[in-house]
Amino acid sequence: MADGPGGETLLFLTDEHLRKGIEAMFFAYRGFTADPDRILEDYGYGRAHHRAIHFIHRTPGTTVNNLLSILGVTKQSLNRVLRTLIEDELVESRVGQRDRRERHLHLTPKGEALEQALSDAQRARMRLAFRSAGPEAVAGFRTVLEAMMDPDLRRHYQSVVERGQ
Amino acid sequence: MADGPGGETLLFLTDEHLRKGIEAMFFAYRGFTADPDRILEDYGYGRAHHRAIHFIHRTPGTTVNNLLSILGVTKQSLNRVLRTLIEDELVESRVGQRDRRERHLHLTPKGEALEQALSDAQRARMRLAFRSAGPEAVAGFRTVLEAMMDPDLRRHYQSVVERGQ
DNA sequence: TGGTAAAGTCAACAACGCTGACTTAAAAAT
DNA sequence: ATTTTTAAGTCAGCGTTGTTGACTTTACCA
Repeated sequence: MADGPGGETLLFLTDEHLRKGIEAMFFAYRGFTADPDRILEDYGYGRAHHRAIHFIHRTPGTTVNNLLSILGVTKQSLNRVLRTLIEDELVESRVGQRDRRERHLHLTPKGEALEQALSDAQRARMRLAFRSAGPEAVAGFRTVLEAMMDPDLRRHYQSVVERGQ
Repeated sequence: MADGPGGETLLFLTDEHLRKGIEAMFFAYRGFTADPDRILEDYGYGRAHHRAIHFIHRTPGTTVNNLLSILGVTKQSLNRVLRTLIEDELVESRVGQRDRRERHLHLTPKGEALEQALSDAQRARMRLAFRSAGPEAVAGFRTVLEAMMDPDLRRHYQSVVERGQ
């Protein structure tokens, strides 16, 4: 029996368990993105559009630089996506009041509508999964995922948690 | 207090909780892939190569068709990746004994070495996360992820679980 | 023998990452 | 007041990885 240094049984840390965790992440993430992907297809958008829409909805008025640090992509990559969203009138870019170099991003009503559709689909699946797993499993799910994040990204995640409570 | 139809408290199913679950998946998946991505860069490979290597390691001798159904990509997309792996002598393709149309895929020693490096990195992060979260959280994590999978994909995942036990 | 199945290929395209170089406008620093 | 830095945006080009469509080769099977 494999016991850790503290004397507790650490069977859940065997390579076999860790591999299962890895595959669980792989297959679950596929399910996680499947429903929004289908909706985005109709609009000719991809996941990058979804992510931008999601985080603009989450933090309305966010600056481009802030969005860049959350998404972890280059300015050029985000710009390509942002440009189409602004052209299609899903996102509005407002000149900053305090600092006129900044652009503050907001979803238009049309943008909010798509966000709602995407989010509804994703939450529906999450709701089924949460319901069938139960509250304790959900708590564990969140605990493990938080521990898996890079510290820098965890900051962004934490800020949502705090805002939500 | 929001109570469900069964009378139980379903506070963990509020939209706010579901949104947190969604963001947790997003940020955690980034962490999940970060370490292997760094290794792959040195080889000029991408995530598609990693996935192929992973599942060939998992089920040695798998056929191309089987790998296609696990990965959920087109033949043309997988072929591009598989060709470079075979050229680079990380993967070996053997003509089937029973059915000579089939090709059975195996990792070469060189392929196993890269798989090990990638897997070590990914398991190291998973191990830290699992350890800090504890066995109950890990069980919950797995339960929720399984419930999030598409049924078709869950089959592939389950087969690993059974193999491992 | 004729149909089907597994694998592989060619071509073209799209989404979305990247680097590098550069502009414009505005704030900040000297 | 001038210089430097910062925020945003753009152009060009490239790589990975997904797609569709069409087609070939080989082998199994009825």
